[in-house]
Amino acid sequence: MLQVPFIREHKDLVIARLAKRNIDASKMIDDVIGLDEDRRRMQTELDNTLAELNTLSKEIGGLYKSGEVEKANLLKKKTSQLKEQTKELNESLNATVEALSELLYKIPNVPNEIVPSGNTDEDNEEVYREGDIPVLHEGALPHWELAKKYDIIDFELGNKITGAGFPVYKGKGARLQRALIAYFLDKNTAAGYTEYQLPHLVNEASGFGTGQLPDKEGQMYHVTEDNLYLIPTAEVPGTNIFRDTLLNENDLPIAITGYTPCFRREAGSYGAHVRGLNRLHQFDKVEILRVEHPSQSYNALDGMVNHVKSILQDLKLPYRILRLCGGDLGFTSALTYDFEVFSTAQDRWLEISSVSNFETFQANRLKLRFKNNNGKNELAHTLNGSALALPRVLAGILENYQTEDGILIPEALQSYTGFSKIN
RNA sequence: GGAGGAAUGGCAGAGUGGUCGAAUGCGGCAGUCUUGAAAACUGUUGAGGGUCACACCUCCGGGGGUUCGAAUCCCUCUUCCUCCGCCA
Repeated sequence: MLQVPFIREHKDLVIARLAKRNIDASKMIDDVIGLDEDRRRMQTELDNTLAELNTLSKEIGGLYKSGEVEKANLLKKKTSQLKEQTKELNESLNATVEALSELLYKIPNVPNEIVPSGNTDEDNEEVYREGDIPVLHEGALPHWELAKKYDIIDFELGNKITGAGFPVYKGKGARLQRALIAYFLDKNTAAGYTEYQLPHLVNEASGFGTGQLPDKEGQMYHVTEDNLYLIPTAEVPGTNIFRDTLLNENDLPIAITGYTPCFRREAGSYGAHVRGLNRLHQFDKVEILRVEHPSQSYNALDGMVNHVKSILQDLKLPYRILRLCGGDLGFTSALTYDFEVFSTAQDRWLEISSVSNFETFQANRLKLRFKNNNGKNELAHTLNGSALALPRVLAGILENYQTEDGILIPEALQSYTGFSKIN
């Protein structure tokens, strides 16, 4: 959620930057400013009425004490009028506040200056590429075929137990998953991230805090009996650690990492691009998350990008980094870098990490602030990224490391898997 | 799941209808003293809205109600504690 004072003071900039997302926000911005003016006017009016009421109440108290009951009763009549007024004012104030909030929830974050304009993923800007794309042997297979051939992932079994998009990992496949999780967590903690184990279900307030609710409600599994939601990413419980929090400036930066399964309904997805591990309803992910001083958040973003790079270098997977264009940028993000691994057998790039700076957009909704060294409360910046999302990394490993007599395990993982080949 | 108790400022803890935004202690900050520190003493110390700054308004777990007036009374929800039951 954008900050109203910021909108008021940088109206033109906000509109110009939002245009990168191909939205004309001028009307919404004018409405925000107008509603905010209304809000403040009503608030002042209400405050004055309440002040009058408070004074009268004190007077009445005094009159009762000195036994002047008649005078007191006279004043009481006056208060009932004022009370009626406050009731009305309160109602219109609430209506205005609600209208303002609803509008604010609809406005996405202001893209950073360097975000390219554009509509779709075709307009994303490739900023880096590394790693050789292997030349595969004759008869190389896509990962879902490999999974079957070596009996390490059973998609049909998942269909039976739950439904499409809930694969069962078996034997070395399961062990490789566990190895990846352990390796990612070790790598992240070595880089200064504190490991957390977080709840996999969250309440309404948390879903709201990170912006999944009310808009993307249909993307989460909802446990109606208890009104809880299965997390679509560790970002939700992870970021909500800091909901309604006032930190000290020297608490910053905060860096945490956590492994969680992620559950996504993915309503509306279909076709070849959802085959195999490409798109699942349940998958595993290790997330990194930072709370930063506003002056440091872009350095931190670069740091996160470098960290994810080093993981992919360790795994020796061919990858590229994209700077997302305005049209592809997530609602809450100001700047996002996507990492994609090349899936050789499918001949396409698969997104395996998304690293974003949300600036104050999440913090504002969460009320995540810190007391700066001047004693003023300031919104912190939040950032997060995947390090990494498992299924597509697994797909990348299976496909890129396949040989005629088995799938090799990247060296960096061998101490975690306990084997060096799947065959 | 059943029975009972509780929720107040960073923490502890008073406060059961009116000068209570809230005593007191601890902690934090500033000062005096000291070469420096500790101790002692003095002062200061919640958040949000609003204002150039004041004024002013709101907030004593959340929501609603009674009253001229609520931290204090009523309803409701949530959380925590104790006991019983169940249980990885």
